[in-house]
Amino acid sequence: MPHRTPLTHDFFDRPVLEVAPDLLGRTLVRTTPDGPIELRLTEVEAYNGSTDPGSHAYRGRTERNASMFGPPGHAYVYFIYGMWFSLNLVCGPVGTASGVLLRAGEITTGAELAQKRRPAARKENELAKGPARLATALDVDRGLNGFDICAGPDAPLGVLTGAPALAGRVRNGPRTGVGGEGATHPWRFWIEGDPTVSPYRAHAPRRRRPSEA
DNA sequence: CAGTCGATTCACT
DNA sequence: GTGAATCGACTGA
Repeated sequence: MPHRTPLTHDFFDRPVLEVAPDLLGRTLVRTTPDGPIELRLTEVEAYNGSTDPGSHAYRGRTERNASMFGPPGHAYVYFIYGMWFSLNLVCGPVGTASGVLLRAGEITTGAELAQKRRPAARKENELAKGPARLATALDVDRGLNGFDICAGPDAPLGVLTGAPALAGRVRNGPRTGVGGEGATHPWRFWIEGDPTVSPYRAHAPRRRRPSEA
């Protein structure tokens, strides 16, 4: 049982490449009206400031990425592919726009609630295997964008203190689905051998739909 | 202001 | 392994 104390803003007010691996093994707590869902983080990706070509913040502040430029210890939730949400935790001082994308984890509490939200999942290790799956399983959407995740253990969303994953089990490599210059940075971190970690996929540009006439 | 395509997932073959 | 689904922020005219 992890400590029932949330991580502090100071934890997140550090370089994102420090914070990202330090989050592995920690417990994300989502309190829903139906009950709590808890997840042990097994895979994350760092998005390193507004000079990172792979980051949504690369072309400066916009309405969508505004919370990335905000204070550390808050959520950045974005809508993608017309149907999914992804959850990031903002790092570093105000204005620096770094964040950790939460890509996968093991549901340790509330698997039944998560399964209801994830009818396509056939095994427990698939409930939160991928960033959109993780957000779906935890009932995270736009409403949590900008939310302070350091508020308290009973807040709608938070990350608890407790032992991080052993450094010897942490691996890192290129980020999934990131193309261009940002593709080479080895800023994806995961727990070696964990069955909830999602498979790596290289960036694949979408084929053009055949136009009519 | 229309066109493009994304930090993805799922059903099917 | 391949292609569809589905929306809206961002881009460049």
